[in-house]
Amino acid sequence: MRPLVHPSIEDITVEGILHALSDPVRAAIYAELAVSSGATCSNFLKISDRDIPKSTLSQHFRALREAGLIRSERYGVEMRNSTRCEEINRRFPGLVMAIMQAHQVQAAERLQATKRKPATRKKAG
Amino acid sequence: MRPLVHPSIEDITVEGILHALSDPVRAAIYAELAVSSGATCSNFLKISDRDIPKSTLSQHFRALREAGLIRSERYGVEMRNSTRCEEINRRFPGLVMAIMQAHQVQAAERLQATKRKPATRKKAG
DNA sequence: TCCTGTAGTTCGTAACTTATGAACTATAGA
DNA sequence: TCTATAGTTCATAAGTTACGAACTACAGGA
Repeated sequence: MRPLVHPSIEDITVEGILHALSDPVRAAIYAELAVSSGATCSNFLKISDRDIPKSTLSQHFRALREAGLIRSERYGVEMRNSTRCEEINRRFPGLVMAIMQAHQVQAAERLQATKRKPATRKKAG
Repeated sequence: MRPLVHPSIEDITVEGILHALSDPVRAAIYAELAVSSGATCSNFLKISDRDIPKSTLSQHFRALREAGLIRSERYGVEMRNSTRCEEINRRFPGLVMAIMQAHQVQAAERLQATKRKPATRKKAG
């Protein structure tokens, strides 16, 4: 098993951060880690009623880690993950916070929309 | 030729914005449009010493447009583009500004690095 | 030491996305 | 109409992502 890759702070790129957080599953994982540091990979096998296969989850964690957004450490059989938000915020002030806030705005809007018409799932046309 | 697609403000997603701006060419185009509204597609055939084929450019403009980041209008033979930053900022306050600022921080750092060792082009290892 | 269970990774491949040259449409002006 | 300019679309090659199956890694027994 190859060792975990954590880029040093100066190797983290804006492109990498945006790409990593442009995926809704990864954004949800990151948001959760921001409030519950130390969560493991398998804490996310279900994300908002959706089952995520563990191989897929593992890839998502790798993407977040290699973008520099999270730090993963092995404790016995499991991996504890935490965000690197302080470091990143020092280098790119306000970036990650603005992204997470925007995701929250959108989540709140979607919740409202679901309340208004519960049984419909809309498709872009 | 199919008509230009501009999503309405409520159909713009955070994922879409992040994905669109996670590409360095598109981020550069957007940054330039933010200061010089009305620029055309072929104003960008060269981006920081790199030649971009016009079919590729056309796709990048489409990506920005369909993510809701820019508005394109035909004037005679050319397309004038402008950002939709005010609308977006109303819905996702601070998001686009934070991203552009982060891109600027990174560009400034890269300029510094180039000055220090001019002939080297580094590769991630 | 071996067995079993749990946590996560890697591999192979199918599905999707992106980049680009060639051929096209659209418009302006002579 | 002819020519030039601006941009789009198409076909396809190259790259990326998702996920099941098979794997590694570790802990706690027996």
